[in-house]
Amino acid sequence: MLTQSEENYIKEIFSLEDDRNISVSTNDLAEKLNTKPSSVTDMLRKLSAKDMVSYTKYKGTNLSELGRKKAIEIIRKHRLWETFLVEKLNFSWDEVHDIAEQLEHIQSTQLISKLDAFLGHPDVDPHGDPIPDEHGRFQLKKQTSLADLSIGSQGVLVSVKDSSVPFLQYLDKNQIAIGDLIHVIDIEPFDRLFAIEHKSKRMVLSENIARNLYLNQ
Amino acid sequence: MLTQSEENYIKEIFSLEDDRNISVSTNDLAEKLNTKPSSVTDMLRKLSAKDMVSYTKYKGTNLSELGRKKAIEIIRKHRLWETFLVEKLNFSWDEVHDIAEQLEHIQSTQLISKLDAFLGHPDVDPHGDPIPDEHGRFQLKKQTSLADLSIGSQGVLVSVKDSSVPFLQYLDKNQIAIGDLIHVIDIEPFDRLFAIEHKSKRMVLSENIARNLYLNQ
DNA sequence: TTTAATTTTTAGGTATGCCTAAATTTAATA
DNA sequence: TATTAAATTTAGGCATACCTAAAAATTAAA
Ligand SMILES: [Mn+2]
Ligand SMILES: [Mn+2]
Ligand SMILES: [Mn+2]
Ligand SMILES: [Mn+2]
Repeated sequence: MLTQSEENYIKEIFSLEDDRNISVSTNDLAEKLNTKPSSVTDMLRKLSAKDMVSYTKYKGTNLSELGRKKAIEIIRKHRLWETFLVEKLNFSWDEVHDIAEQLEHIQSTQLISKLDAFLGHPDVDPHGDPIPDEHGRFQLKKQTSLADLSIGSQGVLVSVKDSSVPFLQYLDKNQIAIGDLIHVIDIEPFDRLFAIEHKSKRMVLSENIARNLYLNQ
Repeated sequence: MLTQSEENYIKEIFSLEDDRNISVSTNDLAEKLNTKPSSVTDMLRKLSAKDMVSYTKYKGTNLSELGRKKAIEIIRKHRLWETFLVEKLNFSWDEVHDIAEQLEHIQSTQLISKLDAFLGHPDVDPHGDPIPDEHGRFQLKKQTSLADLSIGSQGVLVSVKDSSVPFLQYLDKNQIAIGDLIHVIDIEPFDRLFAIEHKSKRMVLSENIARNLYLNQ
């Protein structure tokens, strides 16, 4: 059995591994988890003792097979709860993360399987992220960041990388939603501003915004 | 802000106060919370410092106005979640208590108000217990225990006192459910066995069982 | 390759929420 | 009322999960 804190660490290690496929550093973990490097060191020892991670002093950490399995379970719970909050309780997509952050730690496999059924076995959450099934399987997203597209290409917005409140509210304000078709009209080479067409309207996005939008071409 | 443990103490003090309207003893709390009297003493000091209870050494404890308000909030959450689990996720009434015991600690007033609306503002939970509204108001149950009825009287089962798994499964096995009409046919004075008629069938209940059934006459 | 900067760990400390064993207070009994 | 029993508190410890400050290891720069 893992504590809430251990679960948060494992989830974060998983997400940091996903980005760059090397071992995860103490400082990066501390940064993401809003804690201090010395606290991370403490926790990595504990997780290592529980065989959830491999850890060598000064060399960073990686999830074990067991740890990866646990991480995916927690992510499944998080995304199912987010889906519940948006689909059933009418929350907006920028309000659900913090609540799901708590709900993901509720212990009951029966609860999750019944929630999954109640929601009709969804395969993506409100942010377009895939929801692992009960065996931990989920489709790898063969998605391209808008920032990597070239002029003239187009795609459907399938997920967002950043799920922070300000970013999601920016999208809402500009009426950009998952499922929308987006055309890349022009990319200014100098400042990397993206001119797009969306719902028959033109607008300009910074590269930072474009980087956080994933399209399925 | 209260910790999960503090919330559990407050809820239990509320429930013990409800039964006998005197102050709640350290040992009774320890018993109910599956902990040791010395741990209770520690916690009562902390709750007293937070103005959630009044506490005098060796004299027991009582909730403050603030504590009572908090207790009712937690009970509201617990019962709304139990209702959700039974009504929406198809759990049976004997499976929901332990899960609600966790869910009641999720912090988000918006979540509870939206859950309440989603459930259609229910006023009783699956065990017939009243659900406080957002202002903490709930109807006092003017219910009589079956054990206090006399021969010839009848009533509708509106709630159960004991919500333990074995008791609820006993009721299921004997097809006794909330909403059922029950007639008291006979009470054996010597061993206090209750002969009842229920769904046109006669059956015999021990006084212990009868004590845990509340009827609305 | 020596020095400097950065990263990471260690040492020592705090608050929470438990525990056991011993002391103290209160209640019950003789 | 004196004695005994029961309830409660105190003392001292333990595990978790943090923290700051200092030391050690690694990496980058000169
Ligand atoms: Mn979390
Ligand atoms: Mn999400
Ligand atoms: Mn609880
Ligand atoms: Mn209930």
